[in-house]
Amino acid sequence: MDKPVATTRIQKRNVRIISEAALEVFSTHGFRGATVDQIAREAGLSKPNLLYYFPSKEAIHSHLLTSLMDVWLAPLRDLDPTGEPLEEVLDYVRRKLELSRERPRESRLFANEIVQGAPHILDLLTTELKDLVDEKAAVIAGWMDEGRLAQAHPYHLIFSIWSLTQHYADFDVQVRAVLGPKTKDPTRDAGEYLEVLFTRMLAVG
Amino acid sequence: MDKPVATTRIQKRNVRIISEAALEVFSTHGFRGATVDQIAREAGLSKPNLLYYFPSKEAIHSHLLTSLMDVWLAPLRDLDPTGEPLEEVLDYVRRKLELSRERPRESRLFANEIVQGAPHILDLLTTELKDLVDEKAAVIAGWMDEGRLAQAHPYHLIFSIWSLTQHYADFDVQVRAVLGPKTKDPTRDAGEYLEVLFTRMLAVG
DNA sequence: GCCGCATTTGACCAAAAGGTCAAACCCACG
DNA sequence: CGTGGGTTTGACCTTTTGGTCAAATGCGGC
Repeated sequence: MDKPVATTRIQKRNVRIISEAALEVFSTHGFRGATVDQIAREAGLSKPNLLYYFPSKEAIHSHLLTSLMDVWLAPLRDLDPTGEPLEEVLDYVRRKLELSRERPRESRLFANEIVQGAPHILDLLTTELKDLVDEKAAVIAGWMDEGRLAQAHPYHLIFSIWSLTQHYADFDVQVRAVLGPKTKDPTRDAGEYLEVLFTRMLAVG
Repeated sequence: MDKPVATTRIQKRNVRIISEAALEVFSTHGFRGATVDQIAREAGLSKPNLLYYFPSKEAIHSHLLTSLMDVWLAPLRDLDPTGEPLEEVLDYVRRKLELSRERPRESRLFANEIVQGAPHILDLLTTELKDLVDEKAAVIAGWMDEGRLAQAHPYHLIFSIWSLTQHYADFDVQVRAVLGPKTKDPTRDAGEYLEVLFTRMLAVG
């Protein structure tokens, strides 16, 4: 569980290497599907060496989830109550989609965890995540009450943004299978589509 | 790989019991996370007995995926080219959301599989699924060209329906964690929200 | 009621997997 | 240049897991 307090240069380097390797493996095989050997191989370390830096497989996983949570929530944190409502929401959508394109492994890491009931981070969801969403949903609801956004259920609006953007990371193989082999980057069209969708959904008048 | 050809009454019964148990276990733990012992216990059978009906763990999983694929695709198959466009799409959304509420395990089974790269059903995605989506996307594109639906990328429209509806099954714990413990059925509000969303998105004029 | 086939199971096996440990190794600092 | 801490590893242990098998049990039809 404890994340290692990296002091020496070698420790910092190896913790980073292990985290990178673990992200790769956990995100493609899930917690149970990943093996310590696999992570060690990916990291270019021996298994005992890896376990010198993290006390257990679970510790690596837990470390990843918690340390990546901030990255993951940053776009929502950036939603600015003093900004122009529609533009703020569209910015949020854009940033989330960008994360899906640039950090699909992180997205799948969380997807794996949550689909299986979030056994390792359920408490984070009910505290940190819930608090943040409560706060931002209130902001959005305020905009709607002021008539600066069309009325809609603010929580489900946020859910829909998560769902639509992360879909392109989590279900990437399906998207590509359906679009055909010649498709390069589905998120290009997706970006345009989502822009249209949320504009029609939220623009007033 | 081979699905058993159930002939006798006992075979039919046990294959059904095993499938039910396996669905429960695979959908909550993923393929690697599930154990044959666990499935056998859930089914009320001994492990060797279970393996008398299915040759391997993989065979059970494969049997589940392929036999549930039809159920899963039925709502899209039902999209009627001769129907009223907006109502047809909204019906599709409603049926998919209904599936998420009534058969969340099936949804998570597929989610687990696809998030991890669809190692067992990639071919199904590129053939059966792709063909169906190609067909229905053409229908939707036709409606748009006729001015009976607002213009939008038809493939991404279908992706968005999948994403938004299945979200309530696959990420149920997250949805509930955010909405709070007193929430009973998130899909009630979700239904209203999605109805609004796709109406604003697709209604002409 | 008994025969033959379907069904069930306890015991077992080999491989995989998480983790441990003592010993070896390396490297900065005095 | 040597010594003490940090670092690395081969060998090993235990548990879990997918799967096998021979023997036992049940059961439908004659």
